[in-house]
Amino acid sequence: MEKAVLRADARRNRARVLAAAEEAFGADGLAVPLDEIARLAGVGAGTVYRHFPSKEALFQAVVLERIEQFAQEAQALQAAEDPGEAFFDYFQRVIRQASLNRAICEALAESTGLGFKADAGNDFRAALDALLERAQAVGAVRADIDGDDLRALIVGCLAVERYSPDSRHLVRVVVDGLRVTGN
Amino acid sequence: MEKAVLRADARRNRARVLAAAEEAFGADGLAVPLDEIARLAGVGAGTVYRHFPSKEALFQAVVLERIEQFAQEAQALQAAEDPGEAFFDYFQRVIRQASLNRAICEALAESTGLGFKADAGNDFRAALDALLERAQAVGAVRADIDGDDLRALIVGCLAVERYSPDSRHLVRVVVDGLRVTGN
DNA sequence: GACGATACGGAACGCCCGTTCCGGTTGTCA
DNA sequence: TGACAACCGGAACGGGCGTTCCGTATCGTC
Repeated sequence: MEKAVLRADARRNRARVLAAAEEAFGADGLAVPLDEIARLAGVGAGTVYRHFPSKEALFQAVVLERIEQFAQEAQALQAAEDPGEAFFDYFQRVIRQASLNRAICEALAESTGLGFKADAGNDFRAALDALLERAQAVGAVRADIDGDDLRALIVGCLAVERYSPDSRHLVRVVVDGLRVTGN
Repeated sequence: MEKAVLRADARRNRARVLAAAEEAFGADGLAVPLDEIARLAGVGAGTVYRHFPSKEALFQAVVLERIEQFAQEAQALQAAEDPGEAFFDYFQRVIRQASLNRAICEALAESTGLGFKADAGNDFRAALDALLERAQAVGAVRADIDGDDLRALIVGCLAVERYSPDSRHLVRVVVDGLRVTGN
């Protein structure tokens, strides 16, 4: 399926397209026209399609990278000595990072979005679940939520950030809500 | 500007368009094509434009009604004996109502959306601010947020509900977060 | 340096959708 | 009931955008 080795110019153009897409999608999300990405990359629209079967595929290629990063960061925290601290650090970090990148926001907001990016999406989900469970086990996080709930809350926090940027203290409201264990 | 009295068929068609728009926008938001609304109303596209200058204007006409309701409900609660209870009841009711109506969700999510619907938008905002301040005055709600923060949280809760419906307990997380007053 | 395969650019296609236009119809009022 | 204004339906217009196509240019190899 995959061409083993690309011609030099093809490899260069592919990289340019990816870089342009990363910037454009990151700033404006899927709404940015493909022609604009081609223009930013200094390339024709046809060239983009030589490397990616569709705009959607290009978008996912861009997002995939970051999701993998998220998954790795979460895995690195599994062994932390304080599960509560690890969980909340990660929770806030993900929101902060994602809120800087519209493409990530949109990818996370689609419940199906992370579904079929099988590898990275599953890794991310699994690592998040593990962090949550460990934090719940030591009583640092309320017990009445699960991984899906948590992802919903992340999406919600991203919506909050987009509605009123620079409001990190609003995420604290959610964090405090997650800490509540009584009742 | 406004025609004082419409012809009978015109009045009837206007009502049909509004009803169709309310249903269609409520279900799918601004994304629904105007032609579809016309079809649902049993009317030609031209007729819609006779009554509303643009699709956007029609959308706002639909939303306006509900926002006014919200404002009235909030005003009715100003005199409640328990400001904390009044606040949280209202907060959750707005989210529950809005989450059933995509049009309202989208209108609230646009920071500018409520801006120029001057009357109703301002009323709603003012009433919400008053409820919040009263609840904060008696220590029922943390003091480090203002009205804009609260609206951002509402938008966030709506995003949560859309991501994973039937999850009213997630709003509780936010509610509990708002209750936190220590530190 | 020449040849074949590979890749490129951007014009062209098809579709969707908001908006406008106009010939025909219907309500209103004398 | 007749005539005029108001109103209607839906075809047509225009712009945006994802995708495809193809003549041309470039790369890699002998």
